[in-house]
Amino acid sequence: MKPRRITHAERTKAEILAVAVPLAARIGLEGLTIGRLADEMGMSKGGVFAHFGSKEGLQVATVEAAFQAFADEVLTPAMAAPEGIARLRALLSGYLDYVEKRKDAGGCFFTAASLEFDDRPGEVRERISGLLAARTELIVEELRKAVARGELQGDPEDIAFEATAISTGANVQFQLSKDPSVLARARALLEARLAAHELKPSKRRAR
Amino acid sequence: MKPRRITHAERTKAEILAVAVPLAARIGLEGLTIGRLADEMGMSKGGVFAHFGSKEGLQVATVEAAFQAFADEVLTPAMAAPEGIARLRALLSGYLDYVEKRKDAGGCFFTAASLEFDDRPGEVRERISGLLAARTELIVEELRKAVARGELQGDPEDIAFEATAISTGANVQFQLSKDPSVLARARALLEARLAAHELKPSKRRAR
DNA sequence: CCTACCGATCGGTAGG
DNA sequence: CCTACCGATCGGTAGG
Repeated sequence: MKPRRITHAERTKAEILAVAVPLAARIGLEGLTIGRLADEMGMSKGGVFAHFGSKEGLQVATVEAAFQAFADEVLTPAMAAPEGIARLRALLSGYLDYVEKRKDAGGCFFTAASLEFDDRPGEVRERISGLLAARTELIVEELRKAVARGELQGDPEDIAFEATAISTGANVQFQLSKDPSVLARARALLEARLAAHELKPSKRRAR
Repeated sequence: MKPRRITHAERTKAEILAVAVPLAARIGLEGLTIGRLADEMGMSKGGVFAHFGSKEGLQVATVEAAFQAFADEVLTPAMAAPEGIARLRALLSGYLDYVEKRKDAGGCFFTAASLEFDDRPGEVRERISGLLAARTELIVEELRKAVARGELQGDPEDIAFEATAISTGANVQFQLSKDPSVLARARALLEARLAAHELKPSKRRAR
């Protein structure tokens, strides 16, 4: 990868996507029309269109930009925490922080996109599915490490399902109700469930 | 309420809604256009439109018809179970059965509708919100009874959040992956969590 | 319940 | 990146 000059076109494209991501989270990837995006950018429809080649191209690029934002805001900082249970806590609480921050911006981009495209085969669905799987795999991997380190006991995939389902369910309820007690309950519950799976240091065995 | 003759118009409206509910679950309440509905019914646009007066009217009627179906399929049968923990189990497993049955039909209508309308104020959002709250209240009420009867311990609202979040999270993951192991994990987890909150008969106190 | 229509907007194309 | 345009479809109206 040679560092390359960022062209003017690339910068414009990035600016369009910075508008498209929160817009799509609010009104959906299908509701995200080229005309509306052009209006909000003060550009012509043709100008916006040219960067993506098709509506589907715009949608795929928006999904990827949304994941980049999620990775920068949640995944990368969490990976800086010590591996095992500490990193796990960072991944889970980071997600809820991400949801809370987007209270009036559609909440979790991927939950909304997932439900919108779960019955529409195509490139957009594949990307959403792949990126969500990558995030789940990160959690499962960290659970495996925590089990291997003797910090936790239980089946990593079961615990990952529990944690992600609670997180996603909290996002859905919070988006509709805007009630902060939903997130408070989710945080307390995730913490309690992690504690329940945790092995007391006295019981840990060396490996 | 006098029993009244069902008019021809009412029957047609019910037939339209029987098509509209699964269609909206798949493609969304916004994607549910009058023209497409007319095509699938073999009717004219004007003919369909006349029954609802506006797009919003169609959406509200569709939400209500979807809830009626959910009540008939899940809530009413569950209310036939003995009150307390048995009824609770029926409510929760009934929801997952409802989700499983709609694998290729958009899954839970209300999860999809909730995420689509959570940022769009109006009548549609209000109905979705009200009906989901009614369902949650049914679960909380049953938890209160179970606690009062000495079957369970814990905070009814906390346990209701846990159960509904797991259920909703399972629906979201199942719709995208179509992987039956998601529902199997959800059933096992809900059962385990209920068992964890359960009081052994030997420990139950009379009230 | 139909036909016939309205203005607006959709995704996309052509040519520059 | 723009203007100018295409056919299709949108929600909705009028008149019957």
